[in-house]
Amino acid sequence: MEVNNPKYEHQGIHVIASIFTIDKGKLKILLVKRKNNPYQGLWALTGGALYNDEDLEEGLKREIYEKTGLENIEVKLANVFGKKNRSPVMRMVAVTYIGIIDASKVEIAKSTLKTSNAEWFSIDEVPHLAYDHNEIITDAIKKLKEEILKTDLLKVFFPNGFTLPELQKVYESILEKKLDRRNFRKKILNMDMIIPTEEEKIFEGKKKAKIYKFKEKEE
Amino acid sequence: MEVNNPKYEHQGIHVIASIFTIDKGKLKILLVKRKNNPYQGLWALTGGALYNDEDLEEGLKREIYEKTGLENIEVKLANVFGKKNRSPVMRMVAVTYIGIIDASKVEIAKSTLKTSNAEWFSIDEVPHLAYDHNEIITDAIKKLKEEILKTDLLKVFFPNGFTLPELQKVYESILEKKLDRRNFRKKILNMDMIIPTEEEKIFEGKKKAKIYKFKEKEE
DNA sequence: GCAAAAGTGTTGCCCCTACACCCATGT
DNA sequence: ACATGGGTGTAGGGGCAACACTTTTGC
Repeated sequence: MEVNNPKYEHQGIHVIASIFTIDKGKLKILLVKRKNNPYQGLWALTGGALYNDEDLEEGLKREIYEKTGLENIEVKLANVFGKKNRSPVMRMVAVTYIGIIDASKVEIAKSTLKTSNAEWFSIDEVPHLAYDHNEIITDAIKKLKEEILKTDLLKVFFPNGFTLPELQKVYESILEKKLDRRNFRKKILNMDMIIPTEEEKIFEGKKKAKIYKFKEKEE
Repeated sequence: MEVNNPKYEHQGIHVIASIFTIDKGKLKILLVKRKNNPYQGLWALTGGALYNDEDLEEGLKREIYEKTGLENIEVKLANVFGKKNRSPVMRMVAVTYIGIIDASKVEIAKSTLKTSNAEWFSIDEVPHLAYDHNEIITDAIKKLKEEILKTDLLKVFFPNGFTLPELQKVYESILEKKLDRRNFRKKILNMDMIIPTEEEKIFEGKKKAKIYKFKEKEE
């Protein structure tokens, strides 16, 4: 393999995260406004060019940190986007990830070296974005909906436990549909992902509800 | 983005295919022997560096053609491998695919510009390979097993129709386990993927079996 | 007539969906 | 007492796994 072969010189890898949260029952996604070219002034997903000395997730986490100040975000691989003209600067292949955080527990840097703003956008109000990021988000939302039905992604919202009605609200926000209370309980309890505690609390109603916790993951 | 930034200069994308076949009831994978460095003389999966003017699958198909002479192979995205040291030459991220063909219907080029040999290896006799290709194969086999249960990947074996016992043998070879005849028929017929014809033929036994065809895919 | 393969049905289990009533509490 | 939300059970459908006998035909 020849390092300077013009056929594959000037290629790079984008690592890109679709970071979601729930805000007042709405699924939102974190976007940053680009300070530099290409696509200066446009909103975009967090992410950027992978460095040579980083593994993929490592580079992604650095990019997330650099563009938002966020740390310790768990992400899951989503997809690959590699159309030959997806970047105007050079040939870039994007490896995309999804993540979800509790926006109320973190501070997002509004301005960084490379960004002039950062906002949570409702997923039905996403503007025209840099690169192919609109397409990446559409795919990421689909992945997110699948993922929450299989994994404990949503535990980030409940470090101190949760009631089932509380958890159900989050599921409903992401899936964008109402779920049957009885069926939801059965499904979740069957997933072997959460365990009841002895405590109870009041969520929205007047009646106490049992508090559950996500199981610690064993390796 | 600066094209010559040393932090992400000299990166590239590998497009890599795990191409399978079934030979005498055994799942086999196509490997080629590398003529050049790195990993000169080692066996490897088909694939190579993506060019700037190609989409991912396009580059993959060129690579498959260059290294085996094979054309018109349908592939499905499998995964991404991006550990920072996975290539000794420069920073490469691999986008991997799976495909399956009927080896008895094609001619594999034993020697090309870049390869000195090409062979089908039983998946339990795969030698130590170039790069991280052993790991890629392990993942690809898992993906293949999932994929044949959801798609019509196996139609390549039966351009002229097939009997159910015949198809079942192929499934059993790939899944590496025996299937119940009755359950297999029900499952396959329920998938809405195949249709019966009026013809019958003898497969292994003495009794005629009905011939089915894969449905043409409508878009 | 027997060996070898093709064809066929039923049952139980699990998961999913749909759906209605009682309970506890704060006002 | 009533409004609000928490908690519960049942029945039907679909997919999956387990399991045995009859049919055809070549020898």
